[in-house]
Amino acid sequence: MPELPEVETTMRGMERAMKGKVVTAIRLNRKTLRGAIPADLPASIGEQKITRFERRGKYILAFAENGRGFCLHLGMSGRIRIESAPDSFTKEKHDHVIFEMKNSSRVVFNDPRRFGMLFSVDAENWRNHDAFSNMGPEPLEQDFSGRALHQKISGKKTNIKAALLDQSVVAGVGNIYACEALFGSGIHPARICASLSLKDCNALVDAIQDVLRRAIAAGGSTLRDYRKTDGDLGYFQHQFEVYDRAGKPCPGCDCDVLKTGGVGRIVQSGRSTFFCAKKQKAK
DNA sequence: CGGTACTCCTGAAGGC
DNA sequence: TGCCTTCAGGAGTACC
Repeated sequence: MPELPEVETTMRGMERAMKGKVVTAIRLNRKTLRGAIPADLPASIGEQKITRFERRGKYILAFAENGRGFCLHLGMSGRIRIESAPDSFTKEKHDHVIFEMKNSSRVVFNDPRRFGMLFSVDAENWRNHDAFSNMGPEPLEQDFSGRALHQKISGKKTNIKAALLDQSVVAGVGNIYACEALFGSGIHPARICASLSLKDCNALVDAIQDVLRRAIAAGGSTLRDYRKTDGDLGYFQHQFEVYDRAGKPCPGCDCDVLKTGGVGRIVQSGRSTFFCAKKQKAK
C-alpha cells in the first residue's frame, strides 16, 4: 500500500532512471487505469529530456524540458519496475505503461488492481489540478506543525484516524502510518478531532514526521504488492509497532498479553485500525 | 458543506 | 485439492 515513504522511494528510483535522460517512446498497453490515460502523452513527452521530479502527497510528478509532464499515483497495488538493459526486459501481467529511454532502459508501470492513475500536467500550473488544489500540507515541510494541525482539525467532529487519512488535512499519510503515528503519540484513534489539545497535536506531528522519516530511510514498507523500483523489498514493515500486529505485544509492552489481548484492532471508516488500549487512552 | 457509505479492481488467504 | 467467500485499501462519488 504505497503511502508517502513508498512513493518517495519510488520517485527516487524513477529519478535515477529518467532524470536528465530522453524518453524515446511511451507505450500505453491500455486506455484506462483509475481514469483515462491521456492518449497524447507519447506525443507531449516523447523525444523529450526529463528534467525534474517532484512528489506531492502520494503523487509523483515528472517534467520534461518542454514544460509538459506526467503525474502518476500508485493506487494500492501500483509498482514501478526499472529494467536497465534489454537483456533484463521482462513482460509481466498488468504492465500497463512503459517508458522507453534513449539509453535502452525501460520504466514500467505495473498495477494489478488498477487503482493507479496517470495524467498529464504542465510545469506551470500543475498545482491547480483537482488532485492538488485542495491538498493539505506536506508532512515533512516547515508549514506542517502542531499549531497548523490543531487549527485545521479543531472544528472537526470526526475521529482523528479518519482525519489523518484525509489528504486535505495532511498529504501522503495512509492507513499504516496513521496507525503508527497515533501509537507513537499515545493518542487513541477514536478520539474526536475537536477534543485534541495543542499539546496532542504537537505530539502527533512529531510522531508523523518521525515515522515517515524512519520509513523513508528503510525504503518503505513491503506488505503484499509494494517493491522498490529495482525489485527489492522495503523493510520498514519489520519496525511496525502496531500495524497488522493484532493480538501481539507492542514494543516495550509490560502487560500480560494473555489477559489484555495485546494490540487491538477496530474498524473505522471501513478500514482496520491497530492500537494499544493501554498506551492510547480513549479519554 | 461535513460526514459517511459505497465503489472500483485483483490476488492472497482462509474455510469447508 | 479446489472452489467459494472475504479481505486488503486510495480516492472519487453519491447521498443525507
